[in-house]
Amino acid sequence: MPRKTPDQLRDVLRDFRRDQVIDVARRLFGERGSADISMEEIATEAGVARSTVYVYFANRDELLRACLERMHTQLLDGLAAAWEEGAEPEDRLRTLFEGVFALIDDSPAFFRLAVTAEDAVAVTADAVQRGASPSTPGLALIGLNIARLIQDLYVEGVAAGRFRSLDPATATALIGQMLFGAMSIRAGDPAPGPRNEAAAVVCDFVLHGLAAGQSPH
Amino acid sequence: MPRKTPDQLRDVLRDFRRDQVIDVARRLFGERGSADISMEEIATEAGVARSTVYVYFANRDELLRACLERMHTQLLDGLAAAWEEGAEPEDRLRTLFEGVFALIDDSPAFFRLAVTAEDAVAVTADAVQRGASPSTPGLALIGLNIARLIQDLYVEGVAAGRFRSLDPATATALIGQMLFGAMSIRAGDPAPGPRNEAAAVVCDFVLHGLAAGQSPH
DNA sequence: AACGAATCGGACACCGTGTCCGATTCGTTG
DNA sequence: CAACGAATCGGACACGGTGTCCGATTCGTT
Repeated sequence: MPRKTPDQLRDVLRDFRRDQVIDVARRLFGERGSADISMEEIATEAGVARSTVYVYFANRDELLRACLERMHTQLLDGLAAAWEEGAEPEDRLRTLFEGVFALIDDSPAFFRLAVTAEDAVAVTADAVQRGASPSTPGLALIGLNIARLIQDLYVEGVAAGRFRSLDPATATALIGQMLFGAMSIRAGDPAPGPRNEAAAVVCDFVLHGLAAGQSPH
Repeated sequence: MPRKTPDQLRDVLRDFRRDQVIDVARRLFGERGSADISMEEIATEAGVARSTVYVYFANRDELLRACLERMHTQLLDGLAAAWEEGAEPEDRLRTLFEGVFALIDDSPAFFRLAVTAEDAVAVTADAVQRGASPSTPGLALIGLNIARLIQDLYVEGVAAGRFRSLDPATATALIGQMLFGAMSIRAGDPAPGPRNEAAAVVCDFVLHGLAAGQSPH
């Protein structure tokens, strides 16, 4: 957040307007596709002139990017809030799923849009391995940060003898894939079931897959 | 396939050109986003006038739809070819993963695009339950047909005592989500690992999750 | 009250879409 | 071979969205 403390009312207003544009854009992008929304519509809905939008964001793409970044921080904040309480790896996994599902439920269509944006889908464990340069422009961080959470959670579970021992990178990738798949399907589901329940089902399945004990050959 | 046998050379040519346009479009859509490709570029690349493209496809959207349908049939054909040999549920699951991965590797970026198209992501088991009307316009069928394969495979595995017994709809959804997640991540991976290996890893994980035997509470 | 930053709003050129139609190619048919 | 007709070409058109620019105006600041 490279932003000085806005002690001037002017700066506060500036930030407020910018945030408002992002909020409106996120909503509209989520309701219909990105292609069906004109800058004009966003501006009008946000109570701002079209030319003003271009003061804050150079492109339509940059506006979209800003929306995705907001989604990202929103997710991580929500996750961090509920993270500490359950130290058990199982509970943390459930927290992760529930947090992500909450985000999806908030604006389902927008998630689908986020997927299309390049590098958004880097939940690969390799990505974690080859050191996610924070300089990576923008969105890969979404996947990367979550991948870190998953990996920490997994190695902890293994250390506690609760999970079977796999290559951490592989395990992270598998959990990440399951998470991503569950997100995608839920985002596309016109009538998704209750959030806790859905999260619990997926979570249990993953835990089964990770459970210590010998496989049936 | 409501198409009469093309006994006239004229019809053959017509189909040939149409196919060529679809192939080119699929490639270009896959290389860059759909938004970055103009009809002009597709037409030129296919050796056809832009106005001619509009003879075959009313919209850009309809062209995209045709591309997705081709992807669909290509997948199902490839799957059907390797389906019979392994009667074991485990082998069929592996076949499924490998077939899908093959499709991804063929044109990775295009898959990401396919996800954005509405109703493409209906791998929900509920969808299978509430009877997939074949009249469903277009793309939901991708998910639905695969969901059917998965569900058949699963109930068979349960009957053979190889899988633990879950609600078939739930199990189908879980496997579908895993499949979808693995596809997505692989589609976004700039350097995906060897196909068999990747399929095997994911497949094993799913089998662990399905394995008969009591869970660790 | 005067200054200046931010906003407005309307103009502009540019590009892609989808439509249309006359000219032309090319397989077909007598 | 010649004439027909379907398909293609290619260039025109209107329309709408993008991104830029700039003078006029609002509004917080000093």
